[in-house]
Amino acid sequence: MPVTIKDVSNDAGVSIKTVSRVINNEKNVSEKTKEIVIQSIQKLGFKPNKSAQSLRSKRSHMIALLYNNPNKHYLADIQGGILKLCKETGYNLVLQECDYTNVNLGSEITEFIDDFSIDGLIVTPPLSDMNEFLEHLNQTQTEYSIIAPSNTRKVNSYVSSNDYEASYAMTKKIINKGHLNIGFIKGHHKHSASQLRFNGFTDALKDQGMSLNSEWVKEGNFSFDSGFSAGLELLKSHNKPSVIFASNDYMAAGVMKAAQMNGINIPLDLSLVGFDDSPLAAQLWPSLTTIRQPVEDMAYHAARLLLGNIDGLSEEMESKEFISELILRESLINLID
Amino acid sequence: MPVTIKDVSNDAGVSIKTVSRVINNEKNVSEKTKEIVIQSIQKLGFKPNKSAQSLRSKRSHMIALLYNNPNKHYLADIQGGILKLCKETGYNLVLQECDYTNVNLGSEITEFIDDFSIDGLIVTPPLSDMNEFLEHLNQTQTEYSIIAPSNTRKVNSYVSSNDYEASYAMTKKIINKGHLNIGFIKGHHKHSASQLRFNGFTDALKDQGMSLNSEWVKEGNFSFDSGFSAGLELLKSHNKPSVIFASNDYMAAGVMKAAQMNGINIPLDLSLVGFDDSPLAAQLWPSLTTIRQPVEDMAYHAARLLLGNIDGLSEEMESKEFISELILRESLINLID
DNA sequence: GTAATTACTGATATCGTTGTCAACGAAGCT
DNA sequence: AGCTTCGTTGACAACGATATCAGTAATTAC
Repeated sequence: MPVTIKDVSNDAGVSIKTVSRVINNEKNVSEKTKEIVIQSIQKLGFKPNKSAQSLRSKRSHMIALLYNNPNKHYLADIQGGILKLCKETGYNLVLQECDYTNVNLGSEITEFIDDFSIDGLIVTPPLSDMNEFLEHLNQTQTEYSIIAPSNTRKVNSYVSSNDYEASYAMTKKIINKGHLNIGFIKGHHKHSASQLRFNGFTDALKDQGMSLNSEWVKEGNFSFDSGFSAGLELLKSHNKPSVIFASNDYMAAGVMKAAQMNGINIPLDLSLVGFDDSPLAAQLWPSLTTIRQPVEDMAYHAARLLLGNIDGLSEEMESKEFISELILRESLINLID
Repeated sequence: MPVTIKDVSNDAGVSIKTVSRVINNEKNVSEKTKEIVIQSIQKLGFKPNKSAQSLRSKRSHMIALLYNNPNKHYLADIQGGILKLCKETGYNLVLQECDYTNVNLGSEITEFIDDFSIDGLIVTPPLSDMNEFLEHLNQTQTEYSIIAPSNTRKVNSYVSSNDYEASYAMTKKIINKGHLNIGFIKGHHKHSASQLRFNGFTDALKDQGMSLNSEWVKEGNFSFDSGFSAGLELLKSHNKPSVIFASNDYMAAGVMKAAQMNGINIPLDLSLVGFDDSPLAAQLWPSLTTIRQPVEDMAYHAARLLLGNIDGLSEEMESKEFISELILRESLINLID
């Protein structure tokens, strides 16, 4: 019933191979015949059958998102960015949740790719920092691009954010507001962002001539609960910080709850700073000072990088670092008049 | 390079058609040859090529999720439930964001299905209530299952939740705690759940001999901001309700912020009730009394229904209504000793 | 014991593309 | 003019499965 390449070739009076050439933008087709074929394609409303293309050419026009991240907003933004490009290009996105502790991850993904002829992968944190996994992808000649890897040297296509610089800048901002006693909650140690954000913090302290009080540094895992626990610990001591800088907004929200339960007023008794500008940050009261990353844009760019690799587009895409933005809200107050 | 059905047929000493029969669990294969073929399949590690299967049989082993819903947690849960079944069955999920105001939605989806040989659709609110769209799916013989439609009569395969009963029960609970002045914030009017939740509320009021104060009923759209606005309106009047029942947690969170900004203590001055048990509900302080729906289970079941239809499984799956659970937390207090 | 039915099996066509390779005419080179 | 090169084109095989249909053996019917 549906119109095939053969119908087009009959209508245009050329061979099916010539039609195929036109479809795939191959060279060595005269402008004249190309024009005729395009006319026929439009007239008949021909659309190539993807299964047949995939069978013959081993390309499916599908890319997969690999993730193992409980942060649903983050994932939704990532998906949104990729889907935007998919809409533009006719590709499709399939989801693949992975377990980063799985020792067979590499071979399972390879199998998945073979089964569905997946054209390429977009790899998100924390998978983006698993070197042996990335190495496996290289060896199996898998196309991929990476979002926010810590080590960008080995990787061809990636997008990253300036976590270090943003954290540094925010820390400086905090100090400039007169805060001397600063607590910090680190993120999940498997995420490269955790280290970058912490390093930005400590380096800014050092550069401002302040020393790190290790009692005021706790390690969370980016979850609300871990922030809540860390908050309780930080706030139970007599010697409390005047501000807590959490490595993401969920943990900051956890601290806020811990403070409120203990009658500690935010921001009068304790200032609070998060990271990511999750929707939550604006919804809390007081609203959260935080750092915004253009996650959706990053994902869009990562997808472009990937499709660029796959299609070997003339316009070479480049890996890119995206700039974060400090969002100043109510939860951070000025201690200086 | 990869092993094909032909390799298996050679190894097993049977025709490729017989191998195909075994793969597809067709009848009329003797136990003995079936055994031999299975041996060979396992020995060679054969896995059927999906593109070839798809080309010949018009089935892709891919299902699509249709959505147009800004609630990312909800979507993530839906995805999680579907992906769970996909893992079990070897199907794959592709995402398709739709615009429910798009007049060409039907034909665009049909085209999408044809292009990628999508085997079936899972339709989520608010698309699940667009009758003309569902009618289009019926006419084009598209397999689909629906999550939470309002009108279950016309639809073969659906999962629903008992929004009405849950809302009724929660309202009764609120009244039993001594609240006489109850405000309500409705959800997006395009979602069937909005009406069901409101009807449960009003019917419970009526059955308890209380009358509805229409000044205390506002309409939101399920977003935090709409809840915030509605909250400001409800709280500015002299005659304030003692409790506000919002049709979802985001709107309840909006009310909470509006209250806190106006120095209204929750729950002492104002009780608050949400709906959905979003992660947010437990993270707020005070934590939110709400209603939990097994969204992930519902999505899992919807996917099973769909695959049941597609594969014509012997075990007929049935549409099902899922039961919600009242979650009582700090934001709702007892006014009676 | 023969005919009719049933259970099983396989040769081959088929799905709708892309890949290979040969053929052809026009142009360039000596 | 003769030989190579190049751009253009098409006939046909190939991808790896499923579908059709005919054939054989085993079972049942009479």
